Amino acid sequence: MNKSEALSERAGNETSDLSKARLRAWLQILKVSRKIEGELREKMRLEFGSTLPRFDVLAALYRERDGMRMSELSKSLMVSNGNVTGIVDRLVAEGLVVRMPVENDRRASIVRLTKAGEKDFAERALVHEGWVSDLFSDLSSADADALIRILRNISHHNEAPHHD
Amino acid sequence: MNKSEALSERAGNETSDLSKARLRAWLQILKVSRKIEGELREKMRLEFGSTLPRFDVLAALYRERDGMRMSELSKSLMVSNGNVTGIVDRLVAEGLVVRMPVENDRRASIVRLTKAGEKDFAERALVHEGWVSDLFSDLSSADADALIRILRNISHHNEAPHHD
DNA sequence: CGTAGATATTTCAAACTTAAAATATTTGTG
DNA sequence: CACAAATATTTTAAGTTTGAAATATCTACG
Repeated sequence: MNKSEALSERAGNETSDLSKARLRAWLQILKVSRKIEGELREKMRLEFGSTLPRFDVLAALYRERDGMRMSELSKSLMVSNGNVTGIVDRLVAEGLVVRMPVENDRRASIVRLTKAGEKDFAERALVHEGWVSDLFSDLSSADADALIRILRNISHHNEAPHHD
Repeated sequence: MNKSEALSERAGNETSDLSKARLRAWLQILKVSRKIEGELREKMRLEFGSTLPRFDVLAALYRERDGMRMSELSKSLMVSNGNVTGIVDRLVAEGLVVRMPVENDRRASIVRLTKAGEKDFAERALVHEGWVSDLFSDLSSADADALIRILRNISHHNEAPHHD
């Protein structure tokens, strides 16, 4: 903490300039995140008749071609278990994923892309990357790197503490 | 576009390194945004028995002490009209805001903080700023400024085009 | 072996969210 | 003035999301 920060934090409850800068940073993250997400949601709906949560599940499964457990999926997407149940139900109804039993554990199931799911996602992912690149067309390569570095710092600091 | 980018974009559908860097940047924004939002949601629930959407509405109204129309609120928060209706209904039930008729326009109504809403929000806002500062405690002043600058660039490029 | 506790998932109720339809009111134009 | 178009908001249906409770199954320990 430097001198002016120390000075501005003298009395118990006042908030420092640094604290205010961090709050502004958070609000700006939120703003960009909402705006981009809104744009992508609309494109996803108009172009593919689908939704972002479903896209996210397909993306996770595309990275793990052998499939994932429900719990792995929800952990990877940072959403609750119950949430993933509903999304996967809809993707199953659309024929894009299947649930398969797990050998030696009848509590669990593994979710996998179907052939159709793989094909659909590969196509959507390309188009999606184009949308993102357009929405971020003012983001230079250097700024992208800076952004990623700064955000990774924040992520790492808030990593869920693992159990021992 | 530099030489290697031009080279890597030769055939129709391949995606450039820049496009991939932008996608990574977007995924990182999303990751941080979800993580922080999850933390804040939980704290808001445990500490105040409330939610982030309600906090956001209170915050907007705290900045506009004379109140805002429903449509101004939804625009300011970048959410749909119907969404705000429900949140405001709950805040009215909690006694934190009121709906008032608008002189000369019986379609509209103005939403304002009550005394209790003002008092509650002022208290919550201080604590909230502290939470954010803790969650971003690895974010230096310089990085906060860089982050804000880069994100503002992105925001501005995606500003909703105003009607004439 | 029996069973208490742990684990994986689903179900549930409540809240949030959107897009579109419905309602109510105002404004502008002939 | 009449009334079509515009505006402000609410309602509705469908989907997403959470946190907690319920189910089903597995594991470990006596």
